[in-house]
Amino acid sequence: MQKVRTRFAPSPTGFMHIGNLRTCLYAYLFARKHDGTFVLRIEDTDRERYVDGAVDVIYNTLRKAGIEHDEGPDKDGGYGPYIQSERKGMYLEYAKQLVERGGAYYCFCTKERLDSLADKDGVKKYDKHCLSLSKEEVQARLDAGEPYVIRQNIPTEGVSEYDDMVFGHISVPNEDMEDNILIKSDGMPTYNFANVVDDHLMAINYVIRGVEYLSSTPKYNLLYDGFGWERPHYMHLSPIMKDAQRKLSKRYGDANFEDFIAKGYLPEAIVNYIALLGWSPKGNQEKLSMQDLIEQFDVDGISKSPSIFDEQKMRWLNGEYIKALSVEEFVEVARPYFEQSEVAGKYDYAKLAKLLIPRTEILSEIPDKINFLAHFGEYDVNMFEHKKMKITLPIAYASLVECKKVLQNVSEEEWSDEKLKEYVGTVATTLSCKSGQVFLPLRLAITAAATTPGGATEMAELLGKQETLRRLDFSIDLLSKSLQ
RNA sequence: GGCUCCGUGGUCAAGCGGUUAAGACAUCGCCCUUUCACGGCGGUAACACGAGUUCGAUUCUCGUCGGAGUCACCA
Repeated sequence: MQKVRTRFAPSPTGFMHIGNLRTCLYAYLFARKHDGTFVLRIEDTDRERYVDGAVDVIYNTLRKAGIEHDEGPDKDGGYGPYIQSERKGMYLEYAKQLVERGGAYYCFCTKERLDSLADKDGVKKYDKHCLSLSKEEVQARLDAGEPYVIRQNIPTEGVSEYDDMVFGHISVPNEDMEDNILIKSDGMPTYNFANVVDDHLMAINYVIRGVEYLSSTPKYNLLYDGFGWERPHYMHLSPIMKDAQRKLSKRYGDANFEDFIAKGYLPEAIVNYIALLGWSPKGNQEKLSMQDLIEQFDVDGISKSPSIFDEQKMRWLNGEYIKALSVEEFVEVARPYFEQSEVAGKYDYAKLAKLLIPRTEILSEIPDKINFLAHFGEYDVNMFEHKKMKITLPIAYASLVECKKVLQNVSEEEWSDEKLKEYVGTVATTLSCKSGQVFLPLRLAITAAATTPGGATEMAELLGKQETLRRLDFSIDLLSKSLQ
């Protein structure tokens, strides 16, 4: 088997759409899996769509996603240039060569004539009108400076077929294909043409791209044949959908890699999730690192039908990645979110991290989970009542008073979740009640929040001795007033 | 509309002629428990439909229906 060469050829539009990223990922995985070469080529022929700085977006995304290209504009592998606009001089020559070989021809038809070809449904198909022009006439009109395009000459009969690696045998009647324009009147190539020439010149032998090209691939093959070039293998990928009808697209928002990063997703989780959208590994393991993906990636597992993007599942996966983080790593990635919360700088981030790691699915929910720490004051004492735990206001009051006695005597050094658990535990013994009847009121007393990311002693550790006692005093006071 | 392709639970999906039709997310219930989570256990839920082929079809063929893509001097 010849050495595998795949490529990712994005247009610099300023965004890295999730669907494109997945295509890129598969091309990368396939190359890596077979010890091949993964090439990055920038397709910027459409100058109207060009966006400044967009190429950097592509580099940044690949880097964050952990996808490393072997060749590209910034990594010459001898097949450059890797930016299509820098290659524009070469296409016309190739097109002329194809004309010589009979695979293409000059066309001088006006827009008006072309428009007149529309049938009742408004569908136009070029009628090969200029194919019948004699060589002399063509030359004469060229010499006269008449505007022209170069069209592909597609056979009118027979079928074109090929075998797609995921869709299997594809066969398209030649009469259904049009003599598309290869070189535009401005001398620039269309995508159809540039793509084929570039892929061949870059020795790409595995073309991996979206299904939208599935039915036009026979045309590209005809081009390869016309030049006498070897056809590449093809792997077409079904789209990622927003729902059953609509493709996931940036027009509906939030479908870009950067958007998900901004929402607090980890790049590894995004990559892992999209790898699973449209491909499934042999085993049942779903949390897969890039290395796992490379080892397990297999064309067999690629599905033919479109898949709907399920953010809920990606959230879950992201949570799995977060749970695997160490406290240090978590603090690192969560820092921006700590900083924008209301308790920024007031608490030990490592302590917060310990509590947040098993409770966070996406980083952006962090502020909401810890902001309650900043709000302590008057609250509804009925919160203390708990049926299942058989807690009434007097019981809660008694527990809190006893807690205070104990906690006052705990030294700063011993003020940790673990130690506090022991001390508070003794309160239940002293009062001969259930431990919940002590811990629950205590947690409420020092947080004033119905739900908190952690239990009473974890909250106490977080708050520190001084603040814990201050809040406890406040609550005991509040409770005693309501009991009178 | 022509052409190409697709069709397993709500979602991602395994399955390659014989299965109690995996697994995951979501959902529901139980357990654990000082709240919330985490974790553990269990439940609900699918082969679009109709004909063939076959001893036997989710699996093969055809048709119907549903969906997607494509029919540009865009990529």
